[in-house]
Order: sequence, then structure tokens, then C-alpha cells
Amino acid sequence: MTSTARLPHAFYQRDAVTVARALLGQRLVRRVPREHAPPLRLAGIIVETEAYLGVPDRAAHTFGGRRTARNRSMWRAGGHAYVYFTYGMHHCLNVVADAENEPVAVLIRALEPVEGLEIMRHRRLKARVDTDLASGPAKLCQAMAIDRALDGEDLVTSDRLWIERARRRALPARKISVGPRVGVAYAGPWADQPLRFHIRENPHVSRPR
DNA sequence: CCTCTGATCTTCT
DNA sequence: GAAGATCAGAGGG
Repeated sequence: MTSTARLPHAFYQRDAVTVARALLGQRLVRRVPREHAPPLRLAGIIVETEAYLGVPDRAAHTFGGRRTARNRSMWRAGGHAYVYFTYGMHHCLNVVADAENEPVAVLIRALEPVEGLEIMRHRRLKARVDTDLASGPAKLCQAMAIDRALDGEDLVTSDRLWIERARRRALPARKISVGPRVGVAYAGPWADQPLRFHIRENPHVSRPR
């Protein structure tokens, strides 16, 4: 029997590294209302994450504690969404972690699609194979119809975006691969920190160059 | 397999 | 005015 219980507030109220590891194997769900039709339900298992550690973390948008119009959601309590727009065309989804006013978050980097595959294929026409549907932070936002309209969303109460518990316990460490974060070479020593986590041998994980 | 490049525009300096 | 928590396609080996 498949559980549909949402991850509770307390799940997110932990340090970003713990949350980044615990999110692996859980199910991200997007509900999209439609006129004259039942709502769409899109879902994918989280297979890759990165932790961003806030004020001291040179790679984080909240480095130095600077608040901007873009990053203000990161100061919210753990369990909210932080969605940003970048490169003039891409959106990326973060899950805010830890306590309110602790501006840390977890970037969701890849999903294994499990519900609404037909819709996702339609939204991702460039993907020749299903392992390319959501194998990157911007790809998954495209597949799941996630944009800035969902910035600041409360994942515990929202009817548009939430995360369900798909596994009872966190994945054992031996099934998680750990390494440096992608695309943050500018961050000095923080670029080398082991803050990227992904499920080992899962074909839906991103393949950065 | 690998490296290089263009796209495209919001955000912040 | 420049850069960016990216992606896709092209070209060469």
C-alpha cells in the first residue's frame, strides 16, 4: 500500500545536510487544477539534492546574509519552497530547511518521474528518453510546471506543491553518493565541500559536465 | 566520449 | 553592465 502522508513540518526543521539526505527517495508532488477536467497530478521520486548552507556559504544566494527580492523565501521556516529564475530561461526549486531566519535550503536536482509521465513528456519535448525528463534542476521544473508563482509556497499545507513520505527511513549511507556541488566553481573553498547527494546507480540523476 | 558555444533575461552591482 | 545553483546542440576524436 502506497502511503500518501505528507512530510510534516518537523521533517524540514533540521540542518540542511540532514534534510538533503532525508529527501532522497521521497516523492515530490505537483497538483495542477484544470477547467472542465480533474486536476493533474505529477510526481517524481527525489534522487539528487544539494545543500546550501546560508550566510557563510559562498555558493548560496544568501551568502553574507544579504536579503534581496529574489531570495527572501530562504528566511522562511523550513518546509517552504524557494524557486528562482536564472540564465534568462530556467527555474530551479529549493526546499527551505531548518528554523525561520536561518537562510539555508536544499536544491532539488533530479527526479525519477512516477506519475503523469505522458504530461511530462509533452512538457519536455527535447527529452528523447524518460531518463532526461527530470535529470537536472531546470529540467524537473519544466517537467513539473514549477515556476516563480510557487516561490514561498508552504509545502506542508499547499494544494499545489508538496512532498509525500515514500520511504519510512532515510536511505542508508551506502546507497548515497556524496560529492561537490555542481556549477559553483566561483565559490572558492565552498566549491569543494561534499554537499551534493544522489542515489547510487539511479539513471535519473543529472550528468553534469 | 569530450569540449565548446549560444540562448536569453532577471537580478544584483 | 555583467553574471548566472542550466540546457542542448554541434563538432572532433
